[in-house]
Amino acid sequence: MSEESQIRLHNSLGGRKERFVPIEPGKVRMYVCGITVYDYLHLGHARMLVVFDVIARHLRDRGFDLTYVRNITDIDDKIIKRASENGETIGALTERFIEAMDEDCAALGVLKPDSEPRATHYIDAIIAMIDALVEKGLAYQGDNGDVYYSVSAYSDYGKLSGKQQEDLRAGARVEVDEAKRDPLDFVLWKSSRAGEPSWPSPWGDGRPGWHIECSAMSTSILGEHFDIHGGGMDLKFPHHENEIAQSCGATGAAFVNYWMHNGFVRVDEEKMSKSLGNFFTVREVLKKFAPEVVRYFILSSHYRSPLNYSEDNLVQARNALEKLYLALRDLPGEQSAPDADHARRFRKAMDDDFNSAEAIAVLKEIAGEINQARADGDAAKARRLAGGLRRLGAVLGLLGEDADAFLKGAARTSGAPAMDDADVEALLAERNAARDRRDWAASDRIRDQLAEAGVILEDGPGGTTWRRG
RNA sequence: GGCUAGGUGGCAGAGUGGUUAUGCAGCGGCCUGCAAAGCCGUGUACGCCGGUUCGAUUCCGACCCUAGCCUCCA
Repeated sequence: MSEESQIRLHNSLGGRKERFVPIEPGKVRMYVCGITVYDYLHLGHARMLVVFDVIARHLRDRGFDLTYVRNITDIDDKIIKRASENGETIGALTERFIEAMDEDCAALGVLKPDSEPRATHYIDAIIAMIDALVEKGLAYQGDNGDVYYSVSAYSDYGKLSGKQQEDLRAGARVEVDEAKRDPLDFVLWKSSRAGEPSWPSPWGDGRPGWHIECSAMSTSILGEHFDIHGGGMDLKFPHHENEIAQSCGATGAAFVNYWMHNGFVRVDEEKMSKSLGNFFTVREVLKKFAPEVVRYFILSSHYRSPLNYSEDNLVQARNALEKLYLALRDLPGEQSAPDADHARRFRKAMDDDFNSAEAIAVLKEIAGEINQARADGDAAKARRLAGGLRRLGAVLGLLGEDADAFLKGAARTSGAPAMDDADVEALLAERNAARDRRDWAASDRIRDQLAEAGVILEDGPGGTTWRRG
């Protein structure tokens, strides 16, 4: 089916939804701008990682042979600055935070991309690309030794962000860099300064600028022309605009067919960012909420919409996810084929620009049908629906946990529970004894005691079950 | 100022030219020793003003408001 792709996606280049047509039938090559590793991931990073993870999962679910590349920027001004502040080497700093990133990704269920190139491993490709640009008269070396891209020499500049060069010049902030011929020009190669890492180049020792890294890594791995390029909305300009100028300028080929940008995480109607200081690290949030709750929260809104972070919203996400697991409780954990109608609706939602919010609505409806089947005493139907729910959930990277374990809290937070399982079980036995002798006062006292420890009891026909709430 | 996204019921968040998103919270009922969970029922929503239309929340135009980008940022 992949040749006759039903997938439509919003292309930032052109600003509208388009039917997705791969360059090579059945194959998709996707590059996403990853993390600059000098600190822990915050929720904004988590959103980008989860969103493109789901896009990758759905493309594969739809039968595409996907090559997913997500880079790591391991050399830049901030890294150099942070390493020197910390008194550690750049290598030690970046290794440390790559490891932390991998841990956070694993917690959030973000699968490894097929390739995670690091900028420092692609210096030759970077130099070759800059060289090509200089050859074509699209780049020049300034008096300070830095090499710049000559924006005015590239007429298509601004087509992604919808900006005109004149407008950009009018809006440009004061440029302190005297070596530039034009305030819009951006650096490709920075000449080395004392104490900074450097590599030899035709323009002297130095290091790459940020924008050229992505152009070099993406074209080195995926070729000059590939299908999808993604990243956060804030990268659209200037980073991705510059990538287009570099790649198209250097190769003369078409570069990327579809540009995709995820929306921001906001706090109190403001972008979550380091400079505003209003960011929450993934680690902080995982102390209070299970990783799957965070993932659910991210996927509960469309990837291009703003996502408002608040503890209340996380609680809502937790309640909603809990409801799905409540429907799955006591049913086998295996995936199986979903009902045709469910599969069709889920697929339709995801095919329509990866509408995970609507896809989740289908999951909720299946959960309702499971509960209904259970109420009707149709255990076979409940099992069948549960398998389908698990299967569809997996496309979003959700519902992979054991339901009982999730509800009892083992999968819910990283912190230790107020009361351990053995104590809960002991009190439960005590309460059951009280209930057997119809001592409701004692029974309710124990229930209150457990409730204070965050344990919720449910008396069913087959005995009492418990979970943490 | 230029450019880009948005404005949906108490909250979160989809979608649609005329008929129920979904979840949470609320209310009533069933169930329960009482609860919880589950089930059933229940909600006057679509920024403002014009226009097109038999009919617009959905299409078109103006306006207001919010966020983002124009400097490193997912």
